[in-house]
Amino acid sequence: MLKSTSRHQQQQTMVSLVKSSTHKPHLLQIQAHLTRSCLLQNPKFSLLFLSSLCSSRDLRYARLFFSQIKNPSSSQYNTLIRAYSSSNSPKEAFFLYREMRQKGLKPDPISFSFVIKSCVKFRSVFCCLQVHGRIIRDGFLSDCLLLTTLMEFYSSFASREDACKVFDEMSQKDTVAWNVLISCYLRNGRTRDVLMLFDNMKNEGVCEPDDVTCLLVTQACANLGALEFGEKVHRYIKERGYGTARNLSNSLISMYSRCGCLDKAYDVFKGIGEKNVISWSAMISGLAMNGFGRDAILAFEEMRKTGVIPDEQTFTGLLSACSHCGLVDEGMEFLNQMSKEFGIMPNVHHYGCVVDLLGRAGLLEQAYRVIISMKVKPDATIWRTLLGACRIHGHFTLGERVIEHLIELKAQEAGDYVLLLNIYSSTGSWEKVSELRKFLKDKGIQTTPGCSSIELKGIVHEFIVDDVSHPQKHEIYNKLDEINKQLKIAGYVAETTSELHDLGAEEKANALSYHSEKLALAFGVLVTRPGTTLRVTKNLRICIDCHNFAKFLSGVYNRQLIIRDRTRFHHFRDGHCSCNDYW
DNA sequence: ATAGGGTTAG
Repeated sequence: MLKSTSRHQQQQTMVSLVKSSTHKPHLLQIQAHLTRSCLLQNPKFSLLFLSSLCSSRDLRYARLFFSQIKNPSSSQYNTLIRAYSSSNSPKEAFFLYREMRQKGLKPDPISFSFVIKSCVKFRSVFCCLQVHGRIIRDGFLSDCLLLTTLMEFYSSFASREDACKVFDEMSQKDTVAWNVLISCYLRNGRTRDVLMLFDNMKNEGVCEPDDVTCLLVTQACANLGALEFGEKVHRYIKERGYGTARNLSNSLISMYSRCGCLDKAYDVFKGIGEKNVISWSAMISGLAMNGFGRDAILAFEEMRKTGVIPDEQTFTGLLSACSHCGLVDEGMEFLNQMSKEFGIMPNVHHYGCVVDLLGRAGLLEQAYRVIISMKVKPDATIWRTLLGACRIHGHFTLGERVIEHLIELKAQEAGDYVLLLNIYSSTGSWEKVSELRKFLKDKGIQTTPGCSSIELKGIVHEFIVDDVSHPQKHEIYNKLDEINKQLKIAGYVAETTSELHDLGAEEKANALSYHSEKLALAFGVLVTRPGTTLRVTKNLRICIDCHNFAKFLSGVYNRQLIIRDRTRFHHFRDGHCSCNDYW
């Protein structure tokens, strides 16, 4: 009796020893000992040992040990599969899976989960589909977690529809499943549906949204500029007691900033007990995008004082602050500082800000030289930024050169040609305009329609150019006519020569009067009380005519207007815009 | 004495 107890104790010691060892030489010693005491013949013990080997970084040794096992159990396969699925040779996991199937061993749902994850990692849709088929045949379709993994696979590189299909077929949907669905929608740009899903979750009452849901929905609100909905989510966050979660607060800062609501962003920021680099960067970017470049720089200095170390994205925010406010010297100084003082090499986004900064300041050649001489490969976006600057300054020879670069990257988009068209028309080069128009027509190049959204009472209304789909279209168009008349009295003159948005529109003047942002603004004026701030989000750049229109509208109708376009915020008040001049 | 799954901030 006494003897067996001490043996039991010895074995206990071995168990804890094996469990706590991840160091390879140690494990080798232990293995020798285990072999001597015949403990490795015990399948449970050898499984334990295998899992210890797997948690040491060297999987090759685990593999070697595994290959010496005569008839590995499915648990032993599972352990190794799991290890490979998170290693940098995830294919091995799939091979092991096939091997065990060939031996007639049946993987359990958890191993399936790991196998799917591995296939996602080595990006084989084929393998994933194969495994999915197997999962169906093995009858694991009631496993919510496993199906969630499958959804994640479909949403990550197959199709959104398939992910939805898996979701619909789930008998039990828990919050994580909803979250995966939401994150799938978010990735696919179905932002408005995300808001709907949030409401569904709450109303159906089956699944309470959790902190991750809130995080995702907040991002959706930020993308849409849906302030009211965002505030609703914020209230929900507080109700549920997530108010102190830093990741949520950081996301809220970004959401409020991107809705043009800086004071609220700042309130959230102030409320964070321990601000990390993400909190600071979110605030800095928020200040930057809303046109408070100097304050963004002050915030950066403040951040340094508190000892938080800036990272890549902090500098992206800072440099964009400089570009939005025309702080050329400061921007160039930060570009130097980031690598010299903080060892952060500028990436394409950093250079992008610098190109924007120099370009807007009219230093086009210098901007071009930055792109040519930078160490990273220029992407389409950075060329497009320079093209935007060419439009501002009516520089068409450089504009043509930039288009060449875009073509070389095979990244030229309809919008780029539209920019070039605008450059030509602003410089009065009408021959080139018609030439390019013909080219686009022949090639069948379609432009992205301008799309603006405005949120009222938590509902996001979207408008496209010449939109006729809105139920209140007649009232909206009447209102727009009325506004046009009022603004003309105040001195507004429609600018019909320098901007072309829509290639399909034959009548330029006509096309201008129905730009989506005007429709959204007219709708806002129509359905809100006098004095209500209107917030419009636009997918493309706002054109100069709509910008003028908004300026006059803010004065004549005494409204504060906040228009967010592809590049920045424009705050209009009393007939003026926060950006001194239009850009 | 027996490994162990899914979503997530700027």
